[in-house]
Amino acid sequence: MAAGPAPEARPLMNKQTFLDNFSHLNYLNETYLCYEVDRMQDDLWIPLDEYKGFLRNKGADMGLERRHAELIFLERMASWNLDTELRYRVTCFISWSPCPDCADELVKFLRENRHVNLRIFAARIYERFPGYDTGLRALKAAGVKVTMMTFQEFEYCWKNFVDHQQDEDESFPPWDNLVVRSEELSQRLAGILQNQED
DNA sequence: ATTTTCAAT
Repeated sequence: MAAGPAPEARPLMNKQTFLDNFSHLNYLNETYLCYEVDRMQDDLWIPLDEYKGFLRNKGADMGLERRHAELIFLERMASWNLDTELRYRVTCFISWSPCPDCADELVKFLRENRHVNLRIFAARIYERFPGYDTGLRALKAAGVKVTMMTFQEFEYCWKNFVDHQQDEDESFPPWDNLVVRSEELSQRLAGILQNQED
């Protein structure tokens, strides 16, 4: 009776992958980025489930070309060809905040795509490279709402991007001091974003 | 103990 192929299930992230990558207690040399898109309609944001998913950076293994998660995401976004007559809000939940180079690329994309608004929730601040702070400020100046993930966002991602269908208890299992660490990082970020030079 | 960072600043 069932006609046609079953709808393709959206891929979900492995539980441990999420906990390993987004935790404040565990710093991996890789980055995961979860994303979703809303379209403005009658002053409301309507979720577009077809543009919901996650990805990870490429290249550390197998000798592939290295590529930060944001660059992969930018390519994916470009491939959607979002209608320039409409307004979109793109939300990213990313395990590391963007490096300065990725921040530049994001700013460039947003300049060329005025119909797209971007929000970035980062689990941790990536301060490996000098200029990480000016990169974050450039994002803010370009209209990106950059904030740290709080319990609410971790839980949201757990519910929306992580595969825990088999579990009896599907609630998000927070790690020790999640709320405190998130609050500390939020204050650090606030200081970075306030601190305009010149 | 809150050393860790999309590895190789």
